[in-house]
Amino acid sequence: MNIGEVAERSGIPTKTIRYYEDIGFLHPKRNENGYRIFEETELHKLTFIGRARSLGFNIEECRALLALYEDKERGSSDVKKIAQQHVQEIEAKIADLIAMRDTLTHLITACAGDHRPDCPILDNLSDGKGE
Amino acid sequence: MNIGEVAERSGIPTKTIRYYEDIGFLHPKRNENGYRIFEETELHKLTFIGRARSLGFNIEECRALLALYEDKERGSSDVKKIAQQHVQEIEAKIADLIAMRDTLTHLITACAGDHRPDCPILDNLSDGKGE
DNA sequence: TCTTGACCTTCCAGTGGCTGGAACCCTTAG
DNA sequence: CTAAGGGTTCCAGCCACTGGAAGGTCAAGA
Repeated sequence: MNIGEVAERSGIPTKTIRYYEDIGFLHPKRNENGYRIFEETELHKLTFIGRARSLGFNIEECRALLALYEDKERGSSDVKKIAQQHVQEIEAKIADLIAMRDTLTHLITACAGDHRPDCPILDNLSDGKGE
Repeated sequence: MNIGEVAERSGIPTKTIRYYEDIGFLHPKRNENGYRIFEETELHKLTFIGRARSLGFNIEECRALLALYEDKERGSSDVKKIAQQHVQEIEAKIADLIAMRDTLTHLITACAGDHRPDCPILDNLSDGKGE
C-alpha cells in the first residue's frame, strides 16, 4: 500500500502519517523508488492512533497506549489508569468551559444588543463587576 | 509604572505583556534608560484583555472587543454578536469533550483494571467496537 | 514518443499564545 | 565593590499538525 491508500483507509491525512513516522510511531519500508510501503499492521496501528487521538489522548499517551497494546503481558490496570487520568483532565476542561459559558450567557442576557453604546459585556471586561 | 508592577497588578506575566506589545495591543512609552513606562490606562487595558482571555476569547476577538470598548459610538449589538458567536464555539467544545468523556467512562467501566491482559479500552481503540 | 496529471518525495515555515533561557544593561543597598 | 533584583533584546521551543515549494515517478492517452 502507498501512503495515499493508507490515508484513505485510515482517515488520517498523508501529511500527518509522515509526521507520525517522523516521531517514531511507524517505520514503513521503502521500495526502490523511495515510496513508503505500508503493511496491514501499519494501517491498523494508524487507525488505533486515530481513535486514541479522537478520544483526546495526546501523542505521548497514544505512544503509551500503543506500547501497552503491543505488550501481551500488560495488565488492563495500566491502561485503565491512563484512561482515568485522561477523563479527569477532560472533566477539568469541561468545568472550565462551562464556567466561561455561564458567565458569558449571563452577560449576554443582560446586554440589550441594540444600537445604544451601553454594554454590560464590555463593562464586565472593564471592571470585573456585573456578576 | 515599570513592567513588574503592571504584571503584579494585572496578574499578567511580564513575558506576556511584552508579547502583547509585540502584537500591537499596547504602546508604552520608554524612559531614557529604555524601560517601558505604563500609564493607568495601559494597566486597565491589560486587565481588560486578561479578563477577555480568561473568558476564552482569542487574541483577535480581544482586539475586536478592545476596539469596540474604545469606540464610544458602537452599539452593544456588535459586542453581543461576538459574545454569542463565542458561546457557540464553547458549546461545541463542551459537546466534543462530553462525547469523549462518555465514551471513555463507558470503556473504563467495562475494564476490569487488574493484572489480566484483557482490556476493552484497547479493544475499542483497536477495532472501534465495544460501544 | 511526448505530455498530462496524479501520485510520491523532502525540507522549511507557520499556526496560537505564550514561555524559557541566554546575554546583557540599570539601579540601589550594603 | 559587589550582589541582588529589576529591566532589555533576541532566539528557540511548546503541541500536533498543516501549507507550500521544488522536484521525482508512474500510468494512461494523443
